[in-house]
Parts: sequence; C-alpha cells; structure tokens
Amino acid sequence: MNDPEKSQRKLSKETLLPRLADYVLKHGMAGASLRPLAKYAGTSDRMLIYHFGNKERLISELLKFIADAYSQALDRALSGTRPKSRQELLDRIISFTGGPEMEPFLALWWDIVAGSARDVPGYRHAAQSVMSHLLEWLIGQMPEGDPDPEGGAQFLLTLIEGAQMLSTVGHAKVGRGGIAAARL
Amino acid sequence: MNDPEKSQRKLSKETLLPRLADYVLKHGMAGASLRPLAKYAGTSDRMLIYHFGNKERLISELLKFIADAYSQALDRALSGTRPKSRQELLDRIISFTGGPEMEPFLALWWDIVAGSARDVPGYRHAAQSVMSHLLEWLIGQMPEGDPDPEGGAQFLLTLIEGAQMLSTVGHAKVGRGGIAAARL
DNA sequence: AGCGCAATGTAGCGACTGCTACAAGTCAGT
DNA sequence: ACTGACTTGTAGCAGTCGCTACATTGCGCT
Repeated sequence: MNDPEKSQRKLSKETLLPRLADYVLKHGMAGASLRPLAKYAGTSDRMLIYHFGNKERLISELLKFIADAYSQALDRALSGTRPKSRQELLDRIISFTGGPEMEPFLALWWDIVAGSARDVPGYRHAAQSVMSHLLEWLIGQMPEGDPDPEGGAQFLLTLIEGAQMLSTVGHAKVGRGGIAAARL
Repeated sequence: MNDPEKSQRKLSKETLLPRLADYVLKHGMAGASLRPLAKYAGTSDRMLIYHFGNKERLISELLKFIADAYSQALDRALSGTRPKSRQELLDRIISFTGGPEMEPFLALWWDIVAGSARDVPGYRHAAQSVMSHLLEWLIGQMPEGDPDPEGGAQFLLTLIEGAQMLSTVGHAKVGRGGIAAARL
C-alpha cells in the first residue's frame, strides 16, 4: 500500500539539484550550509552528504547545474532574429540581463566571481563556463557583415560585464554613460 | 615599573584599523570573524566589541578605512604626467591594477561587490565611494583636448572593470581582446 | 588616600558548522 | 525465508560564531 504522505520519495542528485539551486539563488553561497539546504529540499543534511559525499562536491555539482541552467535560460530568451547592428544586440542583452528576474542570478554571479578570486574549488570553473558560453553565443549573434565578429563580441562582453558591475554597486548611471559613449 | 612585554598598550580604533585591514585583505571578508581578527591585531574579540560596539559597525568602519586607503594608493601610484591619449591612459591603469600587489585589493573588491548585490550593510557604500573616486580621478586624467572627458571616463571605467572581472574569472584573454577591439 | 571610570581578561551561552557512528528500515535477488 | 546492499533517521562530536556577565586592573582627579 503506497503511503500518500510519502509518495515523493524519489530523492537523488537529479531531483535534489533543482531545489538546491533554487535555495542558493535565493540565499546566496554564504547561506548554503547543509542543514538549511537540506530542509528546503525536503531531506536531511545526512542525505546530502550521502548523495554527494561531502559539501565541496555538492557545491561543485550545484554550480555546474546552475551554470547550465543559466546558459539554457539565455538561449531560450535571446535566440531570435539576428540583430542588425551591434547597438541593437547590445540593447537586447542589456534589457535581458537587467531584468528583475535575472537579479538572483546576478547576485549569485558575484558570489561566484568573489570565490574565483579566492580560488574556492569549483567556482572558477563554473564562472569560466558561463562566460565561455556567453561569448560563443555573442559571436554567433553578431550582425551579418560585421567586420570583426570575434573581437566585437569580446568588446561587447567586456562592456556589458563592466556595466553590470557598476550597476550592482549603485553606479548604474556610469555604466549606461559608458555604453552610450562607446563607439561600437 | 613598566613591563617591557606590554609596552604597546595603545589600542584604539585608529591603531586597530590598519591591522584589521591587513588581515581582511589577506583573508577576505568571509574570514573576517572576530576571534581571528582580534588575534591578528593583538587583542581579544572582547576588545573589538568594546571599541566598535558590534561586528556590523566594525565592518562598516573597516570598509571605509580600506576604501580610503585604496584611493590614496591610487593617487600615489597614478598621478603623474597627463597622458596624451585615451590609449595611453588605459594602458597605464591596466598595468597598475593588474599588478600582483593589487591582487589582495582585487579579491576583496569582489567580496564587496558580492556583498553589495545582497545589500550587506556598509558594502555598497564602500564600493560606491571607491568607484566615485576612481571615476573622478579618471575624468581629471583624460587627455587634453578630449572631445568628451566625462563620457570617455565612464567608457574607460566600464571597460576596465569588465576586463578586470573577466580576468579574475580566468578569461583574461577575452578582456584584453575586448579592449584591443575597442575604438577608443 | 580614596573614588570613579575606562580598559581588559576569563568564562561562558546558545546557536550553528560539517560530518560521523550507529541503528533500523526497505527492497531485490536467491 | 534469508541475505546483503541501498537508503534513511537520531544523536552526537568537536569546533566556530557573535556577544555578554562578571571581575579585575590601572590611571586620573580630587
């Protein structure tokens, strides 16, 4: 007889990771300790250790999972008609990454960058993979006939990330001004 | 009779802050808990609380102190002859901020940005003040006869910070490429 | 000499950390 | 029915966290 109370006892890495990602996006890496994480996911710290071995591996797999999820969100939201100019491409990205639904990702992003700077295991790899993916996507989105798609994409990415940082730090105006003054 | 062992008993905020800053630059904001901090500064956690009231105020004052110290380091290192082109200015800054002696500042910087994104008290204010100071300095350093010193400075700052981030994340090449492809 | 206050040490509290030992349950294969 | 592997709960350990209560010291003022 199946117990309706416990009908969802399929707990594996695969079912756990989305919940864990959800929690971490809300509370950041600093709040990612086993017990709250487990509670939110409907298990115990004991089980997280059981499934992932130790916390470091859990975090690594979690970051990988989130990086993939972000890339997919990007693909879903941004692949459409090819933009006609660098300006149009830039505007499109800014309006996407600046949206409020991206805020948790952004906050987590800075956690990851900070971790990269201190060589926390797994952090740099996750960050690198997100940036690689974003760059490749950008190159593919460069307007037709662009004289230097690769260099242009690197340029745009640098600009975007700089503006992003200025914005989180309360200097959004400076970032906007910097982009406005750029000769694309 | 004065005890030679305890000759240095002048402990105040003023004498404490440089030591605390030193520790935090080495170990990051995550490692900034009272006991290690106090040990490094030659006191006890008890005394830190006594002098600063609570940890939050300590961190606020500490960030302010570090922001000022960074600004002063910037002034000392970078004020010299006025650069002749945007390119020269950019190169000068990149070579300064990319130096290994700036690495602790940079790592701490990302801690602070991450804290800003999560509204940790005091963080955004410190970050904002550093960026404001940097921007103002940049405007004053724009080459003579520059058509748009303010916009140009904002543009350069955005570019610099973007490249900085890409570099800490292991994509230094992308940042360099982005700057190379920029039409200054 | 005596008082008052600032400075400091010692101990400790309750909460939290990652992680483990132990025991018990479930389920599949034989 | 028995066995053995997989899964899970309960307790607990040793450590750290920010912070406080209490007691003591030392110094300046009168």
